[in-house]
Amino acid sequence: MTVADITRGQLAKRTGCNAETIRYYEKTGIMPDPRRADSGYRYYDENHVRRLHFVMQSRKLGFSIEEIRSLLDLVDRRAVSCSEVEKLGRAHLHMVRKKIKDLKQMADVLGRTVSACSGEDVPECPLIETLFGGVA
Amino acid sequence: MTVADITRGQLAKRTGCNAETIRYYEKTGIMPDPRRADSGYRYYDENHVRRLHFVMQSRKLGFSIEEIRSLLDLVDRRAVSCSEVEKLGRAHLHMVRKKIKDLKQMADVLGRTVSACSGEDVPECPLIETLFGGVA
DNA sequence: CTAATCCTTGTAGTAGCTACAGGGTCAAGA
DNA sequence: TCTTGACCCTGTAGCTACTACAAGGATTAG
Repeated sequence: MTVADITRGQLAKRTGCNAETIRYYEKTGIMPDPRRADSGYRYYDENHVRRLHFVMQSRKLGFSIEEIRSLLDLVDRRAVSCSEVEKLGRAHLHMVRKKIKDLKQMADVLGRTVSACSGEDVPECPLIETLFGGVA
Repeated sequence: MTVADITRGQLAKRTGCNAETIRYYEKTGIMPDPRRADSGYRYYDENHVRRLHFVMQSRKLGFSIEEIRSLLDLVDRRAVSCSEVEKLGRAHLHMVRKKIKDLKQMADVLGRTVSACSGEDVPECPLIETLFGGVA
């Protein structure tokens, strides 16, 4: 164990990532197999820290594990071409925007319907009617 | 089997719901156990059709199975109080709006970063930098 | 030396489906 | 009547992205 090496728990603390999640990322292949002590303990270095940051940032931006794999593949092949990365990024952005659109439509219908509710303790309810009636 | 009774496949066709999903809804309890033929075949009537519509509409509006269970519970107890339903609806609307907000922030960062991409076949890429650097 | 705290592994649970496999049933046509 | 094909039954496994546990070994502080 070099001076700079840290255990899984320490990596977790340093990055804010759940320790179990690190193991999960290893299993999926987006985090490389770390060096092991004789005891079996995982030891991580600065490269792992940077890579985990990359993964976490990507997840924050909503990239799936598979998308992250693709991005990292470009990085790892040292063949990062900005245009290729841009393509992946735009594809993802597209999906996110679609999701926003869908949710907005949901919120619209829901908002309109809930607004029609009387707020009273009566059994006629526009939301229930909508859900039964299929008016959307 | 009454004249009006239909099989699971027919219910699926009539509602547009996947046939396996109907079985799943039954397992979770939001669709009631249907009458069975001696053969074991499920037989559904108009009540089931209406209820499945309700469930499907609710799902379309993003309600979770648990939320649907709560809504249906009010309906089933014949104690639909518009104010109670409104409360559930507003709580759900709140979550949906939060989701939209989060996704918008994602899309913003992503959009800005991707826009900075050169679209050229070069190895310097703002998106990759962002993902490594943690600038958000 | 011991106790506490870490680490290891494998496995199971979460939501909401979806898709099989291996059988039984049913209706129509030859 | 027999057969064929389309349905239906059950249970179970897969999907995503984790998270949490149990049972045991390693390490470290006092």
